[in-house]
Amino acid sequence: MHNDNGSDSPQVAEASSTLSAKMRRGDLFAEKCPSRDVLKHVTSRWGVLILVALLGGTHRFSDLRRKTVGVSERMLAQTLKWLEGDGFVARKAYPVVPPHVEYSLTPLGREVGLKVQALADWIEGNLPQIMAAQPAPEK
Amino acid sequence: MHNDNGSDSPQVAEASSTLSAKMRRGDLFAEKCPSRDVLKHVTSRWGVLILVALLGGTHRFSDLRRKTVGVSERMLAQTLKWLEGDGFVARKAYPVVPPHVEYSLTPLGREVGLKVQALADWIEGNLPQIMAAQPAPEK
DNA sequence: GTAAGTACGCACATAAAGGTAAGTACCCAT
DNA sequence: ATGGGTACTTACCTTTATGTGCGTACTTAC
Repeated sequence: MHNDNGSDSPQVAEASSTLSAKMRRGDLFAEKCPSRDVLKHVTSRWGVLILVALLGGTHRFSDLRRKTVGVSERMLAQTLKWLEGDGFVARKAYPVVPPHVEYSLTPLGREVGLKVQALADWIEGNLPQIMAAQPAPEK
Repeated sequence: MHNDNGSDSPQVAEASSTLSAKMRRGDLFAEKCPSRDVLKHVTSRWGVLILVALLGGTHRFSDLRRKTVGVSERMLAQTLKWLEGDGFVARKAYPVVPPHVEYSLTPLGREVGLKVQALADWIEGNLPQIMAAQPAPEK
């Protein structure tokens, strides 16, 4: 996908020069910016559900699996890894014999979780209006 | 995908009985709820960009195409249709000879747009912290 | 008159996301 | 000792999303 990013235009702001105060965030329209990936993780099919579920407290892997109806183990593990990698989810594994792992939100995770939930809530709340706008629900 | 939705559990709340006050919104954990699709459209790869772009005012098709660097005509048209179908974008076509179409946000669209932008902004603003959390940026 | 721009639609192809099934290592209840 | 639960991983396959390129109908610019 030929992203002719010709000159080395900064995607995320030089992380060690003028950082602190201004911190230019080159996202949205900059394809290579890592924040795009973060957004992807957070708004992924199961990411939203997991974040919201965890807003309700610590959960074990299988608890999440049961609560998030329809998710496969593969995707649950994958999504949790993404969120963990982004620093939103904290994983605590107990070295007991039948595996026991607990997942919870980090302070940062709680923040995004709330934002995501806010968006989801807005959509839910305005669904009737949205549906009313168009009789033919384009798939 | 055997969604054993056994009994007819409401996905979106009966839109004409206990509506007004309570309005049960059966989203998030209800796979069949249309709000899932809306979320998908809104958080899609180009949906976010388009909404943000339109927050800046009315745009023509090719204006959007140029502004949203990297989008293909196909996807731009597709995403605009989704958003139009959801009642977020208003399409106005002038019956002139070289096609002239203008896209803008509806009041509803402006609201979601702001929510989406809020999430995106949060992520952008906290990217340094997010990146700092994990040295290995899981793809 | 030849090229380019406009706003798409259509068909084909690939990439990415997601699902399915099975395996692992070990424990507890029956 | 057989089955089920726990927390995953890996290999394989399907679905969905997105990209590429071409065609249109007509006009203005060169």
